[in-house]
Amino acid sequence: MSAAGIRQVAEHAGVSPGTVSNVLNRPEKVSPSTRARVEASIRELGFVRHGSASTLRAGHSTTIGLSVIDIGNPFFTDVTAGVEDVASDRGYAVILSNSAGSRSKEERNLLVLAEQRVRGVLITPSDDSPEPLDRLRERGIHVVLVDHPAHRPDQCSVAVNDVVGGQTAVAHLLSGGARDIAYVTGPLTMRQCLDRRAGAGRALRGRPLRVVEMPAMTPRAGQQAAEKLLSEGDLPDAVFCANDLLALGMLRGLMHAGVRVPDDVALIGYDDIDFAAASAVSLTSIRQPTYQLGRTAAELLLDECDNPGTHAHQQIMFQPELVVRESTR
Amino acid sequence: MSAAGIRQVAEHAGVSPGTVSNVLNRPEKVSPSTRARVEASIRELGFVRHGSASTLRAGHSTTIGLSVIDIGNPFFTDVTAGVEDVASDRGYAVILSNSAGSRSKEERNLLVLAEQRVRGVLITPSDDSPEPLDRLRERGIHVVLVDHPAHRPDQCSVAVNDVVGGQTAVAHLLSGGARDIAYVTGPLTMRQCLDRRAGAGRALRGRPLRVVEMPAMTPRAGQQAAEKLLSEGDLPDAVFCANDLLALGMLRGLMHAGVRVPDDVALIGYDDIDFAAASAVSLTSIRQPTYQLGRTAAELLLDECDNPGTHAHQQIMFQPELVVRESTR
DNA sequence: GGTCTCGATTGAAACGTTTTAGAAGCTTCT
DNA sequence: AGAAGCTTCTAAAACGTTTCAATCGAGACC
Repeated sequence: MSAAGIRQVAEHAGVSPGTVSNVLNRPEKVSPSTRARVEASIRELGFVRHGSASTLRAGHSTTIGLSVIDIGNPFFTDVTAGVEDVASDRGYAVILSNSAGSRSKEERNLLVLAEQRVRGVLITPSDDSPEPLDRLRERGIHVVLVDHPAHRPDQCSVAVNDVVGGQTAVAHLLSGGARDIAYVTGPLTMRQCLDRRAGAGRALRGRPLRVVEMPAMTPRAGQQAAEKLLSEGDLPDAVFCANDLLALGMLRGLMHAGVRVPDDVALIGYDDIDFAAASAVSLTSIRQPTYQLGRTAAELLLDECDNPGTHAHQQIMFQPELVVRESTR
Repeated sequence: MSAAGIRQVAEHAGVSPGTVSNVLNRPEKVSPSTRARVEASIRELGFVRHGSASTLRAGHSTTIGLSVIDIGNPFFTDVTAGVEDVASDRGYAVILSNSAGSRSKEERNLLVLAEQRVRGVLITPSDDSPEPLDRLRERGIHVVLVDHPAHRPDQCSVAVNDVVGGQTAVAHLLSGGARDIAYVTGPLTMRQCLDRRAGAGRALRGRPLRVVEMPAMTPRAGQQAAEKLLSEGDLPDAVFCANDLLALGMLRGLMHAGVRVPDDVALIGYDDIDFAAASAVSLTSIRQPTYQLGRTAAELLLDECDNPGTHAHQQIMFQPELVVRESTR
């Protein structure tokens, strides 16, 4: 039970606690010789600063929160990796929360983050309601939206243009000769799903789009959507899935029923996760700069935290990119 | 900047701060009527407990650390999901660290966790050295090993039998008629890789095993391993990959060169990640109870934290399971 | 009526840092 | 020689909780 505190270090080095604190936080304020002495004592006693005491007194922590919708989705894993890398470089710790698409779980998680007095929060909101985030901001917790454009100019956000993505996907299917197109999507309360549908509609210029809405965006849900389409008897020419997990499930479901992809039905996914290229029929998809999304969001947040004076809020919008593979050839 | 503290709540409810604290931490110690009054004040003022102050005074936090080797690997994502679910249920927050297989990054991350005064740490160590973990334990931080059997009886661990897994994998390849088998692995400093090789050796009973050691366990590395095998000219009958990411890369590499799987080369992976079933040739693999691994580890850790008196250290070992698919038929 | 016990509540002292005002020691300037 | 201005360091007061001994009332018992 070593209790090596700043006090013991001070005593060991023959200085006052305040000086040790200065060595830790403003090394330039202390003369080289005493600084060396203090640093030696720190090493010798194995001193580790007590983060909570520090946070309590200083009024702010060195921890940020990351709230994602589905940690099982490689899309969010990549985002997380980007966030982690930036935070770790700057000496911040990341608290990870998974809202699993549930609004109430998200609120509970945000409460925990508020209790921890995180410096800021990166969040992919599960819906559009601003109140929970406003409540954080009232508490002085900075918020940056991830994969969600900000509705207001006084906050940072990083997103990818989903309307363009949806439009690109469906335009590609149309150029391949498809006429009867189905859109398999997660809950239409999700902005991503809505925007991608809007893009699809734009590409269709008024022609109809079959919409199959599933409660989740997982391979399992994708397979169920396939079964649903099959049971209706009348298969579309092409299927646009709102993410690759749905698409992989759809692919499995179709193949299982003997439907050939792309010969009988063309298939396109979204996100271009690593596994899209390795599936039974390699998957055409819409690529997003995922890791970069996480990095950029974290950089924005930490800039907001560390330079509150000079920080300018930005709403960054990346552009998606079509990656053609076998499933639409 | 609402500063609603325990003090304001006390004043608002007409009690002392100590009573509010009791309502928060030992509700049974306070009479129903005052409890209701205090709870009303808490809601009305929007009070959120200051975690750092609480941690500082109480001497322990309500946060645990999770240190994994590769957050990009679905295996660890599933583990993380299990941990997250348990922790969140019990009101704990999870700080996620990714060591990316680097010992120095792991040590830096553990230092951050020590500073945060986490209650405990779940860790998949990147190597076998016990010192960093002992240092945590000296500080009163509980440690549970994940996917790594404990070498000592005074600590908890949760693992899956990798020797049996390796043996099962290679026995399956042998039973399919393979004689010349290659083992494609990550760094042999990793226990998992070593144990799986040992199991392979046991199944081979002295017959030789080609070992291809790659610096990482990613699809890219798998593809490079394929290129290496192809450039040597003399392909094995079967390839056993130390995880599914390597196997998916291997599959892609082989197919790219026109090698048929399983006709020319049989292929088996490890972990049975979701995507193994959906790949170009569905992948035979060794399934591990991944989510359960995370849940169990978290439960063990929180039991150790919350009931230090009655807690009995356990070394839990799950058994892996063969899942046969196209790649070895 | 006095003493005891018991439950509910209070008051004040921690917890380990950071921060601020200011003391102490030097150098430089007048 | 004294004032002024630095630099370097110290002492003590916070930060918002939890905890523990002490207090207060209200029944119960003799």
